[in-house]
Amino acid sequence: MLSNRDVAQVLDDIGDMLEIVGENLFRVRAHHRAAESVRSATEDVNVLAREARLTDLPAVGASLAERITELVDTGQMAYYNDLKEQVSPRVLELMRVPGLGPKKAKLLYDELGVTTIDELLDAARGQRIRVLPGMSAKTEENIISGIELVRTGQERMLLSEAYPLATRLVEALRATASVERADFAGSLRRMKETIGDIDILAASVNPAAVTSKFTTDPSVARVLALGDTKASILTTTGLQVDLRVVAPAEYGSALQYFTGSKEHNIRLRDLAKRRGLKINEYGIFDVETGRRIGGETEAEIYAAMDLEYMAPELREDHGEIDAAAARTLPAVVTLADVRGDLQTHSTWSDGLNSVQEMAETARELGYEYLALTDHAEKLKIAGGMTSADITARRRVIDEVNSKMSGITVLNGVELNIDGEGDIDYSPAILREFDVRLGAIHSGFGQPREQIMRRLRRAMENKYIQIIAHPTGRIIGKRNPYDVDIEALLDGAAATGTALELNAFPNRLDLKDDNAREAKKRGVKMSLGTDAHMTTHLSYMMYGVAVARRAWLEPQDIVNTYPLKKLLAALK
DNA sequence: GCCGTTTTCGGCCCGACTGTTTTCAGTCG
Repeated sequence: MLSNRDVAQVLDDIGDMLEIVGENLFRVRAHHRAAESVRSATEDVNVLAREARLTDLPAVGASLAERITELVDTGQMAYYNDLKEQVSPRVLELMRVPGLGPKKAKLLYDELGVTTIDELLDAARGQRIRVLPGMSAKTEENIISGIELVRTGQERMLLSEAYPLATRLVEALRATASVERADFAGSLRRMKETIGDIDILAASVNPAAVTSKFTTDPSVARVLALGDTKASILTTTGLQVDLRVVAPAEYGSALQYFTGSKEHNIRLRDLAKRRGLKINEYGIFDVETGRRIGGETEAEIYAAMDLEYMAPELREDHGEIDAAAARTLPAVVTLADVRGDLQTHSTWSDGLNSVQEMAETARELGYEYLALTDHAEKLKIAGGMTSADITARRRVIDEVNSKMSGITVLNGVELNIDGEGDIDYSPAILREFDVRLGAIHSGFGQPREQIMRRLRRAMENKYIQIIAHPTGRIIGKRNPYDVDIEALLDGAAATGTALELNAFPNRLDLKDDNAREAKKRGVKMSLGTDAHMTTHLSYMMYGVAVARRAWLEPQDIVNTYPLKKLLAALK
């Protein structure tokens, strides 16, 4: 069965192939927009096709609905197959090299028979490209360095890898005399779970001084480009960072533009146009008079459009512009709203720090409480607690609580949901805990029915208050087990079980769109870092980012509540 | 190919850079 992702990939491929054969560019774009719509849809494309509701998806009209239905029904799409007769999928591969678009990729394929990136590299090194029309020795150089870039920066990096580096680079710029303002922009500012490259924006009246300072930062391995207003570097850790320097008066419009998302900006400009306004990276203008209305700050842009200011995390064209116009944007949660961490581990299972050390760090972070949710007995690999361990740890927790003020350590546990959906311990032991998580740690390859039976039984279990990392995915390493998200969310709503937003950077599970769907059903969520050492406690910001992208407000998240209210809210 | 408070036809975000262009095509974000 095809997933939304698979269908989206086919649509993207069709878009690329149409571009290669020289089709109308708006038709090309329509396919890419539909691909994104399918990819980010919360409903299963198979269900939508069966119920003839595909056209409910934005950017999917009658024509694409019919072709998508054919694809999910038969696994084939005649239109796609015909295109593949005309355009080799190999050409699409070549287009992944920066600098190679549809025209050049096709030319290389047609004239030189280049079908892989390896062959492309050989052709460039063998100086066989320069003889083609519009190509030169310079083109060959660009292709070679483009391939290098594709290979080094192939994988998108985790938000947690990009964020600290970008923060440091921005702070270095802000400390530079000629810099008036500096921020990172792009997907990093929107706090997406993975980042392609890092975009930084600065305001200065002396831009050349800024770019030259930037390219001499100690973290620079290679300068990819250096001009008066733009520079690109490759860091020693292999990340690409682009800097753009603008005039102070244009800073807000540039920041808005470079923060994106592309889809958000398209929607915004479309709306501007219909109101007789024009937005570009230099400001917002009245089309008729040409008068500049604003652009020094982002707030000016949105205000001139009569829109509420939108946090960067919301700018995905997922309804935020309509909500901003209607003044119904959510007051999204902030890190400061979080009063405690609800998934952490200590030396009593597989953590690296003691109860005392974890409590001290939690207090430094300004928390009111910290749930120590060490693994339960059955998870032997993680040093799960025996009943004797539980008693002993309880004494330690009581002692820490009695001598430390300003923080309450909660006696928690991460129970293991076994292959049948059962959990550890007798009711007598279970009742002792203040906070009880349930999680799947095995059987990731089981069929959907079995996974869902386990999850359903766990949610129906009166002792399990929170399902931890509900889909089990590890970004870049492991796909989620076969969860029926709709059924999971419905089950959580029906049983009053909270779902975790696991903040560990390679988990981020639930992910943003699922969490947003959960909120719509009234499901409460719980932020936990899954910290296995004190330094992990600071990962909370990444979980908050997911919550913000999911439009969650403090009342949707149980650990924004004061302690008493938290304990009352948990099942 | 999609879509509608200008429109069911005729638009569709918009600007910059690169390279080889003698006035512009291709690519990118």
